[in-house]
Amino acid sequence: MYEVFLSKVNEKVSLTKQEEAEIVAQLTHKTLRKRQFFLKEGDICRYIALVEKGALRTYVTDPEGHEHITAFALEGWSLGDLCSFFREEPATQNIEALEDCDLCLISRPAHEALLQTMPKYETYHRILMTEAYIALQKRTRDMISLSPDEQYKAFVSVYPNIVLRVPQHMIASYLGLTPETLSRIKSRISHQR
Amino acid sequence: MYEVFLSKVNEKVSLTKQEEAEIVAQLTHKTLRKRQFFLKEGDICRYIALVEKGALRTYVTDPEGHEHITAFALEGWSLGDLCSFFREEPATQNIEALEDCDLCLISRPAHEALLQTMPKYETYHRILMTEAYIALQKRTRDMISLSPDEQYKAFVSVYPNIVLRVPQHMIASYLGLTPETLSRIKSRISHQR
DNA sequence: TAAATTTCTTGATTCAAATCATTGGAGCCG
DNA sequence: CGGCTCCAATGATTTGAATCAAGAAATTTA
Repeated sequence: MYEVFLSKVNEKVSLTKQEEAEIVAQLTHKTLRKRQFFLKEGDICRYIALVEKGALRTYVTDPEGHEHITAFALEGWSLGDLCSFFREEPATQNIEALEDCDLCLISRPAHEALLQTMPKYETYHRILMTEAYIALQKRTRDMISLSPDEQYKAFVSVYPNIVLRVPQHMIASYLGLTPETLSRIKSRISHQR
Repeated sequence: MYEVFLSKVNEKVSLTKQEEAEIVAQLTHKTLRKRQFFLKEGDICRYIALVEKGALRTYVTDPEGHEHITAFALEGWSLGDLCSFFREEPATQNIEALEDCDLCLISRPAHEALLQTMPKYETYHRILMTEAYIALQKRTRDMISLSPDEQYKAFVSVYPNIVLRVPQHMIASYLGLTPETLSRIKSRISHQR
C-alpha cells in the first residue's frame, strides 16, 4: 500500500523494517476521481500528499478570476500548499485531479511526530525541501530568462511524460501563455526542423 | 563576529554556548567591495554565505547574453547557488556585491559535518529550506498571476528596504521588465492616487 | 454509433511592452 | 568647479502576444 512513500524515503536514507513500520503507522490513504479536488483555495491544507498513481494540477486564481497552473504532479511527486500546511493559514492554491488518483497522506501532527522521533525522517525531509527549492529556483530562472519558445522546449525535455498526459492548454497556462500562443509556438518549432 | 549567523540559528532552535562554539568553529569571514563577485557563473559554489552587512544581487545570463536579476540579499539573508554547492556543478548564477559587504561563510564539508554531529543544526537547515521554498513559491505565483503593476506594488510592500537601496533598473530586471516600462508603471501608479 | 463536449489550430485585430532615441538630473572624480 | 558617468523619465516606433472569432479534430458520453 505505501511502497511508493517508503521507496521515496529509502532513496535518501535507509530505513530499518522497524522504522518503515513506524512511518506507515502515520500514513493514510485517499483516492480521488478525475476532477475531484485535493485542496481548495481558502481551506486549510491538513495533509501533504504523495502521488502513488494519477496526475494532478495545482493552480491559483488571479485578481481578475483567471486560473494559472503553477505545478503538475505525477507518480512519486509530493503535493500540498506548504504555507497553509505549516502555518495553518487558508490555502491560496487549488489542487485538482486530472486523472483518477491514489494518494498517500501525512497529517501535520503525524509529520511533526516523525520529525521529533526519527532523525532519518528529518534528514529525508531536509533533503526533499532542498531539492524542491533547487528545482523551483531553476523554474524561476527559466521563467525570467527564457523566451516562450525556449521555455516550451525546456518543459518538453524536462517533463516529456507530462506533455503526453496533460492537455496542451494546461501546459500553456503553466508557461504563462494563452493556448493560441502555445499552438503557434509548436507549429513554429516543428517548421524549423 | 558571527552574531548574525548565531542569532539566525537561534531564531529556529536554541543553542547552548557549547553548540554555538561548535558552529562558530566551522565559519569563516569574508568582505567584498562594491562590484566584487561572491560567485561567477561557471565556478563551483564552495560556500553558502550569510550577509552580515551590505547588499548583493544574484543574476543569470540568458542565451542572448542579457542579465536577469533573480534575487537580492540584504543583512540576515542567505546566499549561494545551492545546486552548485550541493552537487559540485558549475554555477549558473552570478552573485555580485552592490555595496561593500561583510559575509559569513560555511563550506560544504563544514556544513555536512554540522549536519552529522548536531541534530539542531539539521533542524535549523530543514526549517530554513522550507521557508525559502515557501517564499520562492509565492514569488513564482506572483510572477505568473499578477500584472506588472501589481507585481511592482507587491514588491514595494514586501521589500521596501530594497527599493531604497537598489537602483530602479535592477528592480526592473528582477521583475522581468525593461527600465523604461518600470518607469512608466511608477508614473502610472502615482497618477492614480 | 451518433451527439455533445472538449481541445487544438488558424486568421484578423488590438494592445501592451520592447526597442530606439533623447533629454535632464544626480553623483563622482580629476 | 567642470566634465563624466550613471540613472531616470519621456516620446516615437516596432514587435510579439492577447484577444476575438471561427472551424476542424479528437475525445467523451449517451
